[in-house]
Amino acid sequence: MAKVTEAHLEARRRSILDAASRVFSEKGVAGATMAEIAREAGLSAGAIYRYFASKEDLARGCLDASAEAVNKAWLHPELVEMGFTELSEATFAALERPEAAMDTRLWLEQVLTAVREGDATALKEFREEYGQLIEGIGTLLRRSFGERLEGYDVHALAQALHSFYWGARLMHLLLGEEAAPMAQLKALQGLMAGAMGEPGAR
Amino acid sequence: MAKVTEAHLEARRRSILDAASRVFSEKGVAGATMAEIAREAGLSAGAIYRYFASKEDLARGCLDASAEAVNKAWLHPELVEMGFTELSEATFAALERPEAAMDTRLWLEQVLTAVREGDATALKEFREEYGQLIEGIGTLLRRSFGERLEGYDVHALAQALHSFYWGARLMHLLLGEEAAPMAQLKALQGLMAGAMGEPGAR
Amino acid sequence: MAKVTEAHLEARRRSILDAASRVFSEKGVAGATMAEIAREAGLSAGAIYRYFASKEDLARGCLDASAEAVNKAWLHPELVEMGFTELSEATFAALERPEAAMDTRLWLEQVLTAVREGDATALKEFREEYGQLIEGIGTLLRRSFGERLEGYDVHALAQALHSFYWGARLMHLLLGEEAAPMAQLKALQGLMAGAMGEPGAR
Amino acid sequence: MAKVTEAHLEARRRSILDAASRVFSEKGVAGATMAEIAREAGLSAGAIYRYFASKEDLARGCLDASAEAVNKAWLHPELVEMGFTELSEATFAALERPEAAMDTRLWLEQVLTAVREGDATALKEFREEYGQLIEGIGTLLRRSFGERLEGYDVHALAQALHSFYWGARLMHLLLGEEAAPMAQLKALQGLMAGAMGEPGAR
DNA sequence: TATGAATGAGCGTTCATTCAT
DNA sequence: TATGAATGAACGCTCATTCAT
Repeated sequence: MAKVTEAHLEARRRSILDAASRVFSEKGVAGATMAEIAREAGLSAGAIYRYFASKEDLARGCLDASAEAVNKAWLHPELVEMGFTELSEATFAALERPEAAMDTRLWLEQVLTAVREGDATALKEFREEYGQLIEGIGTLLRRSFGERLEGYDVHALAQALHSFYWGARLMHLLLGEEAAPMAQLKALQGLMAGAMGEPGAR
Repeated sequence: MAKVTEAHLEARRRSILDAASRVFSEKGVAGATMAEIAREAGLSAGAIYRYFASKEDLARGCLDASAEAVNKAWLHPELVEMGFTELSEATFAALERPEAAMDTRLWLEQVLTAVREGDATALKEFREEYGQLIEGIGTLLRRSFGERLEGYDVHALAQALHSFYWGARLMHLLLGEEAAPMAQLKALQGLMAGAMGEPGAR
Repeated sequence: MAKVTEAHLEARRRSILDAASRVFSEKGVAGATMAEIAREAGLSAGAIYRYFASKEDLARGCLDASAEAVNKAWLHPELVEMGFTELSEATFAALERPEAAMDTRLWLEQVLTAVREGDATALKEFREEYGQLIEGIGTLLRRSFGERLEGYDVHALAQALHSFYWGARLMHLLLGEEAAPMAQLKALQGLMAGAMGEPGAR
Repeated sequence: MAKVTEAHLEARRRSILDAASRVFSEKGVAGATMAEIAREAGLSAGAIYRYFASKEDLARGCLDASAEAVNKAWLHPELVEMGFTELSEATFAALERPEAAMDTRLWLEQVLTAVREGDATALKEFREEYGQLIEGIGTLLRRSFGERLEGYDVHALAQALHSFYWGARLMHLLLGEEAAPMAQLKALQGLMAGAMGEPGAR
């Protein structure tokens, strides 16, 4: 089976990551077995080790791979033509996707593991992304609300909105549609509109 | 061998649950070993099985036992002399307690397990408590803001605030003081004040 | 099965060591499996780990345990009432014991492993014992041959005799009785007698 | 794809054996992996199987290949112009070669494997070579010492000297220069000289 | 012929659970 | 009732071997 193209290899790698994400999110990293991941990926157990050095490495790979497109927009608001309200809605709309729950689970799983093990690297990475994210949210808030933010602590507000987002994801995971994340968002938008007036044109 | 009193037995049970909560929150349910829990509880490994049928059973027991005092106030606002703002602050202040992070971890751990295993009983229980909680938050909002809530979807707002709370707990767990939950709360309170004016006297 | 006496535990430990020595010498350390050692010891695989932390630890334990009685005499000739010739013969006679081949195998196995892995601790230990052994042999030579050793390099002679001993063990292992270690010893004694005259009274 | 010459194939075979000898002696047969041997030989793992049926077969091949040049002289003393003393010294001098330790390791490794597995063919072969070797040593002893050997058991003496040689190799492997094989040889030569007088002219 | 991806049996090790004491 | 030695089923991982290319 020699001389498989680079693309083939990369595709295999991805299919293993997909399978692993599925299984990790279903069973948890600790609860998942390499055998099951292999089965899910349509491979033998040993084959995975050509692509990932260990279960831990595979789990790390899943985390890296799960960076979602929407996240990107918040991290780099300058690349995006949307205002805060629009992007919020796009973000919450994405929670309705069927993979969203899986991603949430997987992310929680990973993040809990990092905390548990005091994985300094992972935590630092997370901290840095968090900082950028909060900054991105602040930028979008200012873009949309401008001077009406006067008197508000924009950084803390951005943090609060971010917390709200993850809380909503969590509740959506636990409660399903009952959590109604979009309705929650609308309620919060109502609050912001009441406090600052409708966001002006972007 | 004298008959051991019922109270004694119950105390043992509790001390095992405490030990297990500690270890589960530190290592995760899957990562914890019965031997470690036993050590933490000052017992032998075998002894635990007189009180809990299995590790799984013990984990379930921990979930039931983790209801926190502050929660009670939100569930039963009629028993409490506080307004929304005060109770929010008390609730967020409680996050500074050193055990808070442990409780957050444990709760996430448990709740993820329940989702994973599709544990219908646990999820139903959670759903019911959630409903009451949202109702309690709504009650407190109305108590504090009265008719100024006119035009707002109080239920969705209560859900959003609840999401925000759990999101803040999660970020506090991951980021420590950098998450500054109290500052986040203040930012949100500012928003609410802007939208509805200062909450009137309770 | 609680509260087993210390003596019981020690006996188990010994029986595991015996089983392991048997299997290691038969299959080599690398070729032996913990399962087989357990079976040989009449235990389950897991049980061994109460007594030894790992296969490697067990192997080390076997080496330590295999210090033979005869060796002691050479290390501490002052405790022994024998002359060189007598002790040599006792030592070579011990090679006829059925366990001798096993001990030889095990020792070679261990010593090769130490060299392979550059195990500095083990090698240092070996080096030290070697030094003492050579000194012991020298002492015995002087005791038996006295001034007739004049003109000989006693240290090198002791080393040569020691090499001869291990070479004879090795050949005995490979060839069985054909190696005739005792005949070899007699030949060498003949040489020494020829060179220095009969060893005087001790 | 042109037909590859027989010589080419044979050269490949040899280069694999060389690589395997290196790796086996470094890691032990059990500890070595086919992948490592292949890498060392500059081939892929699969390719080796065109030349050797299995790892075991490869190991056997190494044993056969390890006959050393010096050995030849002892096996066929009639082809050689040296006396016992000279050849002894040449043989011991060869131990200083850097590959000597490797050869010793490999030989021990192989020989232990043969004993372990009761490999009758290998042991018979060894036994036969041993017989010839002892005879060769005897021939050289007689050539050098002639009638001064009167009264000595030449066969046993040859065996003893052979044992001494392998013991010295073993100690040299374990102790490095501290073992001083040449000094040991001199000591033994001194003994022989003392017992029989200087070996006469060859 | 050579490659190297894939297989799959088997290893060392862990740990929830049992049960003789 | 408590102990902790023992069990034994998994698990993560390795590697000799195969075979499509």
